[in-house]
Amino acid sequence: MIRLTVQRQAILDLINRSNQHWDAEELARCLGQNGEQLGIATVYRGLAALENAGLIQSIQLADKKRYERANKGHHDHLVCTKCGDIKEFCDSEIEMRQQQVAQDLAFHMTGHQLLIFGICESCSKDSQEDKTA
Amino acid sequence: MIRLTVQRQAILDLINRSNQHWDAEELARCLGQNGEQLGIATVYRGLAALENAGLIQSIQLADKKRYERANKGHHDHLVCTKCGDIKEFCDSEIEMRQQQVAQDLAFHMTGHQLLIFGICESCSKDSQEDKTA
DNA sequence: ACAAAGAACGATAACTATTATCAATATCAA
DNA sequence: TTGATATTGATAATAGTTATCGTTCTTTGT
Ligand SMILES: [Mn+2]
Ligand SMILES: [Mn+2]
Ligand SMILES: [Zn+2]
Ligand SMILES: [Zn+2]
Repeated sequence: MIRLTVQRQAILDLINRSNQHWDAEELARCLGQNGEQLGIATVYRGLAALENAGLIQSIQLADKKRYERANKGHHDHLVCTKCGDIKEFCDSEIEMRQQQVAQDLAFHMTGHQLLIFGICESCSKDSQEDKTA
Repeated sequence: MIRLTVQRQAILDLINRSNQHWDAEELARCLGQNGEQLGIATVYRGLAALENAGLIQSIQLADKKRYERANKGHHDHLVCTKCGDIKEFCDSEIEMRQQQVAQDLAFHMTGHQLLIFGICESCSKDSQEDKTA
């Protein structure tokens, strides 16, 4: 049973009322600006506790973990390697295939993470302009 | 054009004649035991250069990057969260779906990484024994 | 209500993987 | 050969995260 302290509630509220993928620093900075300053260690611990309780979810990128609302349900991500923008998708066929693959290999799947890397639409347009100019 | 120095060749050879997913430390340690000691920075730089040249490939796990032979072609991974064991698979349906998803979202995909987490067969058996005993 | 006992907090030290720096070598090219 | 360029290795620095520890809540039993 997670204890929802004022600090954890502040983290949870901020994540729940936004639609971003936050890292710990961003969260701490934003809370600080809102007059709810909390120690960076508390942020890390709070995030871990909240995720454990299923109140938020995360994705592990190459350098850092990013957290988001859990009330969207499961989905996977497209990450723009140029601007860092993150888009979301969920493909039930992919999800099913994963189950099948795991089963075939006698592997008891508990989770997965699919990241698609590339260039987002807006960054693609930027590149074209560069060439034209 | 990558320059295949003796150091880089040593790294490449070791990776090519094995079937593991190596991290930088493991590689450096193993090379050292084979009388081919090289600085850890050289290992990191060599790995990056070799990957750039397409001679090896890597997967980014939560904590560290792991490298493996490139001559197996692309595939994805099942990672046992108990023993760390890594199994491989490639599902063409999943691969195609990813292309489709990216296209639908006007996203120019350049790569992807799919990790399936869970408990491998051998660890599953271990757990059963624990309960029986 | 009161006094442990147990959690959580915040400051900060510690840790891990990786990259940056820089002087010394090695390799390439004219 | 000689100067330009690239690579190496030792080590400092960096980034994200976890561990430590004394302090400050909460909870629980009386
Ligand atoms: Mn998301
Ligand atoms: Mn592999
Ligand atoms: Zn972009
Ligand atoms: Zn296992």
